[in-house]
Amino acid sequence: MPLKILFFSGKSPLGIVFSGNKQCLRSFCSADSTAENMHNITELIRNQHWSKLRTHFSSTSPKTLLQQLINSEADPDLVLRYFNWSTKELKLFHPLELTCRLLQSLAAAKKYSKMRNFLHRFVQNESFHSVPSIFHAVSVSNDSLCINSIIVDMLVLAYAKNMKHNLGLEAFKRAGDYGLKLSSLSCNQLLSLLVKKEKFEEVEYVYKEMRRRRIEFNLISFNIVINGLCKFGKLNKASDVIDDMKLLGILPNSITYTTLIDGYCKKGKIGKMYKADAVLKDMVENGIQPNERTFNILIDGFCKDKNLPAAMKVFDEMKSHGVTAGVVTYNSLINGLCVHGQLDEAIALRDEMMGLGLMPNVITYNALIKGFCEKKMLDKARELFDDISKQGMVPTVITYNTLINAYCKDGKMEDAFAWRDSMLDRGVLPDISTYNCLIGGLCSKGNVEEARKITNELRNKHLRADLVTYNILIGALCKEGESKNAAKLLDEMVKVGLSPSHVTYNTLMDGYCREGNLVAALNLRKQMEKEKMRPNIATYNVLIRGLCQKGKLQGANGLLNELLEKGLIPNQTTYEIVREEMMEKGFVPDIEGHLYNVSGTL
DNA sequence: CTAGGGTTAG
Repeated sequence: MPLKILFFSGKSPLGIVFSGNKQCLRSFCSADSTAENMHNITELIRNQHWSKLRTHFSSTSPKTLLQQLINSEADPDLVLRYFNWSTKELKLFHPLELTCRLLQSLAAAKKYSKMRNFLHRFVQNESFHSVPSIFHAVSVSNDSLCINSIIVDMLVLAYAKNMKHNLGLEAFKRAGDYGLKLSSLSCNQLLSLLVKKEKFEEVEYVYKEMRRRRIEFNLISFNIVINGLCKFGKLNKASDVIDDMKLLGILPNSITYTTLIDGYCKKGKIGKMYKADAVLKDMVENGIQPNERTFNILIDGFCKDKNLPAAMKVFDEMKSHGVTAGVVTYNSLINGLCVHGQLDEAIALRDEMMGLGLMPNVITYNALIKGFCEKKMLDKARELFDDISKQGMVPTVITYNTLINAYCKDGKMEDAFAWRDSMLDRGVLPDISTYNCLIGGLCSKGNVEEARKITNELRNKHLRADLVTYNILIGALCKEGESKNAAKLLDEMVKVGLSPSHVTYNTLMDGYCREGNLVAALNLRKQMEKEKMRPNIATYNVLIRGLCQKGKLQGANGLLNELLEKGLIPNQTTYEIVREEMMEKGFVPDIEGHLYNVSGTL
């Protein structure tokens, strides 16, 4: 009998070994006893007596135990605790259906933040589950639309927060198929992610679906969509949306206007800064106060538009609005001044900010160093470099790259390599840009051999040649009259998974032209178009010059017409070629006066 | 939900 008892108790659902006859029978026959055993188990879980719990697994598998816990409608917090422990310590993956039932019991108990955390980890660790299988499991394990909506809504949110836009979108679609309602919070997160990933058709789809499904479209939703339209360059449409939302009674806030201003600054065409400025006026008229971000965007926009006076004007306007300038504000201005070579003014601004108790950061110094480097004032650049450490800051890889680039451009390769060594000493790791600077420096000294040697050693430094590296080397080989070898590098880069850019093709094409190999150049153009890359104005410049130098002025003229037909805009180089190569040889370009009108100088 | 500053090829 005892043997039998043990046998049976061993097979009993909870695997609890009972000492006495009576209890044994109860364990079989009575639900009470099962409940009592379940109680014991949950107490073990509650007190996290995991090693004691483990002793039960000899008779009941951990997976079965989960099933039993869920069937017994135990406290969902404890089931969750057991679930987490068993996945972590036992490396278990529980069936989807049980996972769903756990979520459903958490939802019924309104344990929402625990659900969110759970799903967050679920999509991170178990993203191998397909969205359809998850939806299937959710729907078969419970038929409460309300509870399932909560789960699915949080699933969409979890996907969005984990940057899984495809899964998020799929879950969004399925939710519609299953008639489950999503919250605007989750939809907004998804929209935002789609904007970030530049999936504009999908943004539009979600937007339309949200309206169709009557999901509330709030201020934040509008701000996200406006941002998407801006990033996509649809600025007029973005403006229209602002009018639309007003009509719906949703008033734009500072974020809405700031977003549109940024759109104009970065994606606007002609007169973009004028329009950006107009949005600011509009904003103020509508009673919305611009903040530091708003002004920073405008100031940087004007700086990038090479309109420093306008940038300074906005700077003053900012103060008159009672908005204080921050480090970013000063950095934008300092950078703008440096790019335009106004170094004294840049330094004066740095002093001004320090006087206000605003400490410049590494980025401030990087901008200043670059400014002095471009004026070949390397000693002054080095002084600024030393200031960084004196201020208790650490130069970044970009600081070093800026200096290394300057020394390379100045032909001082020993110094450049010394900088590389000193960055290693200070624990700042060189990146591929560092080596691109050095490789470029060696190439312009005609030391292509050494450049290639360094390129081949990149692997040992855990770095990989990138697009720029190849462009440098291809250019260098072409200059040496070794276009054939340059072409080999083109093949090589494709083989290692890099996509050649316009620069790549144009450089090699130029190399062929200089060797008088027009056939190869024109073939390369075909190859380029086969890779669905449209020749740009630089491509045409290279080919036109190549044809001219071969005396094929008629052919060059044909290309000139072609580029105009394609809507490409001739640049300074184009005009120089026409003037020097064609007109000086007494050839009059047959291009219906277009080029004459635009250039004015011909 | 909005931004902001820095490096390499031509």
